Amino acid sequence: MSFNHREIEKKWQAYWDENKTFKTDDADFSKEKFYVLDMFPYPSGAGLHVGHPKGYTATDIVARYKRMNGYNVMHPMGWDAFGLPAEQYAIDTGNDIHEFNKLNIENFKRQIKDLGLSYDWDREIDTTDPNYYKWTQWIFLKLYEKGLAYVDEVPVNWCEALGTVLANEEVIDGLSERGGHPVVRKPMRQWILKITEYAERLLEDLEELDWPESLKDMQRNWIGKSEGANIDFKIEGTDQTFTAFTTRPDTIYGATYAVLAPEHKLVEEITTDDQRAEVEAYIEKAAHKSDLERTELQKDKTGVWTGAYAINPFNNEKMPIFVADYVLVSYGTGAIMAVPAHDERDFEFATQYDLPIKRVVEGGEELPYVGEGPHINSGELDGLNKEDAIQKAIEIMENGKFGEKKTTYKLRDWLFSRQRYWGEPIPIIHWEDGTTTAVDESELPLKLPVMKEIKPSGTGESPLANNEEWVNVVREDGVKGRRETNTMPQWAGSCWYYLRFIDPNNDEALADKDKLKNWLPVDLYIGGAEHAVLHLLYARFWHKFLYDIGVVPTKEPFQKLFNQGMILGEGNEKMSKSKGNVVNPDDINQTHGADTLRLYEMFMGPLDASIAWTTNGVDGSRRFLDRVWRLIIDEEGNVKSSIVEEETKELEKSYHMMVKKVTEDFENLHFNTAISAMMVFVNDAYKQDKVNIGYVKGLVQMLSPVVPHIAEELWSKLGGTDTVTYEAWPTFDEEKTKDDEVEILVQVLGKPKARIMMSADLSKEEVEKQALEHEDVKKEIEGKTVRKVIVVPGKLVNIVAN
RNA sequence: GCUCCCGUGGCGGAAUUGGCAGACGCGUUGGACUCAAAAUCCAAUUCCUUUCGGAGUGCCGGUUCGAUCCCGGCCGGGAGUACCA
Repeated sequence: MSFNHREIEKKWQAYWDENKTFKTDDADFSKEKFYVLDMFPYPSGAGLHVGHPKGYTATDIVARYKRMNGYNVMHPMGWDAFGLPAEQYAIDTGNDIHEFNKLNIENFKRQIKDLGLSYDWDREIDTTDPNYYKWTQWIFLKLYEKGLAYVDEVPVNWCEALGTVLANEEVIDGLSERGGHPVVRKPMRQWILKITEYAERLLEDLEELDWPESLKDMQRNWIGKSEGANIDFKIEGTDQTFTAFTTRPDTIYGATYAVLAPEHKLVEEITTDDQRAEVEAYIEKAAHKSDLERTELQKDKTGVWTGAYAINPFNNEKMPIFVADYVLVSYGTGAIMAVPAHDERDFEFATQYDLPIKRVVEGGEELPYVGEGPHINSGELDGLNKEDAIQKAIEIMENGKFGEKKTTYKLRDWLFSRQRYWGEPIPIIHWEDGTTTAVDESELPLKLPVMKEIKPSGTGESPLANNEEWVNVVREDGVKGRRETNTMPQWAGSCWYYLRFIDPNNDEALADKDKLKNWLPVDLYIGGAEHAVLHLLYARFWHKFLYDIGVVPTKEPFQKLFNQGMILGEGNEKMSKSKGNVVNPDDINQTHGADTLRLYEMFMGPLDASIAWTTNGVDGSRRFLDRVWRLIIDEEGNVKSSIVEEETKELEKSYHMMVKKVTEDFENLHFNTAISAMMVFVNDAYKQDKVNIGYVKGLVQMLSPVVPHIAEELWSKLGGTDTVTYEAWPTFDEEKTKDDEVEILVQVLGKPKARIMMSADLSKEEVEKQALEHEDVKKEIEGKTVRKVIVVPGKLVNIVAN
């Protein structure tokens, strides 16, 4: 006898919808709040993947658990719908992107609703809805007003195949993150957001967050803080200087040459006539290398001498100045002093070009030596250790005004414009008189015009440039202008959506202040680790900006963050169409039911582990639900006569242990072990003729966050007149989880020799006495000296005797 | 290369302020039920050994009465990042 999942799931999903069971009163500040959020999905044409329900079920369990614990819970869902893949697909298939997007969202929503997730659907948001992106544009205007959004002609990552530029974070090994197309460096006029202004705060404030340490490390590495010094070098025979950044100013006496990046502004000026042809050829070649080529060729260092010399300000020695592309124009000052004895890259270059190598730090068997040691050949720095030498060197430079202490970050400003159609228009107008102004707030949203032809032009302009009616504007004084035709990147909409969920229909502000104050920060945020440095860094940046201008009350958006692991295919590989190992959640819903899918994904293992899908495992989860059903319900569909009002003492301990374990595990997102605790109780209950109805109700309540449909059905059969959603969470009695008598293991020299049942509250001395008096133990220690006896109360006694 | 994480039965995984390794599930085996099968229920299931017993949490060593857990070295796997001066 098994339950009919299709019938039950339909019934309760309809019930929840009709009764708005999960509606959140966002203006009720009387109860303690809990905001639990999923990374909202990108609604692709492919539909939901079995990986989606893993994170969604986890947050749903927490949402439901917190409701039963009396919290006012915010648990919303929406669509991150702007972006490349759907747009590209629509272009390739001749679909209208607006229509296609609508269909994708409908399909995603249907699939998500089938999972019985307890979202407040009245808060649904869609980043492509003008009522939403009005505020995305509003935030951009604020960034622009504060000088944090600017236009610059910079070398950017241009992807020919996608017809757009990409942010550094979107380029992986010289290929686009989306689609894996080649990316080349190319100077273009682009919108840029000054995320670097927030580098230090983005780094520092990580400390306060309850995030996985590995993820914080990734952000730290990405921000890449380095402390060191900027040193000015004079160029021999001119009054020019250049500045080099170094983290090792203490090794200045070991600097034997200098290098400028090929794009460095001074290169042309200082190159001597003899060397000009060679230098120009080198620069030309370097400029045409794609990122991919640079990566592949990184082992061979190349460069060419400019003919010029720099003067080392510490000892006035001449250092030849090279141009080499192992020095990056975008980091530090685009120039370095090379210390081949103590830097691997400089060593390699110096060896190749036969440049002098001068040791200034003692230690290590061979060069290059990058470790610490006393300084030598270093004038006033001789004998000092690294730290002191750095300090002294900086002191000398600052006194002599040819250098200063300096902190540098790897993080670069965020390239914010895309030459694509499917994104938020940037609300800026360029006037023919040469001025640029922002669209007035009152004119927002600046709507994306509906267009048939949305293919990228390939010229570096977005397709919006072809829409004359939209692009051209005339000011009251008759001056003509053109709208900015670049659009915002996919990340824009997801940078602040968690704020809009708090107050999704507000026309006056992106959200009401009091509501923001009550609901922020997000208490728990769950999503994939792939967003570690993209979405999560960008969103923190915007949030900090909004904090600075007084819009949000907290410094950070997401207090606790958790990355769910992937679900792999049966062969332990990533699921992919080409491997044919993709599991569709719709299929599992049909055959096994949404409850089984949810249960299985939570029971597979720890939430953050990546684990392979197995069909047998799904069957096993369904089997457990059938077992629960049969424990309570008879063949006719009524509550069994074995479910009784009277106490069933035999199950008391088992029940209280289950409640304790499940409660603790739900708090810590340890769903796999929580489920196993419930399985243990069910197994115990099967061994009894009678089960107290209170225990059964408790079991059903604790199951309800994981498998809500079957739980609602059982709850109503057990006499519930309403949803189980707001029933108070079961409590346990610590005393009842313990036995009066415990088995004490007696070891001699660590080997188990006897097991003795003893009263749990015996003193250490009594336990030791009983252990030593036991027959088997006596035999073992006969003729030996007892040197030491270790007693671990309630567990074991270890006798050291020889 | 650098940073971080992880190595436990046939499989997914439990267990750590250091205290009986292998909970729970899958798979397998046996039994009950059945004319039979499926389903279900019950039981066994780390390995070696006929038994007694022995070995065992990637490998080697250390600390400890006691190590899956702490320390050092190695081997293997994964994620991120990459000429960042």
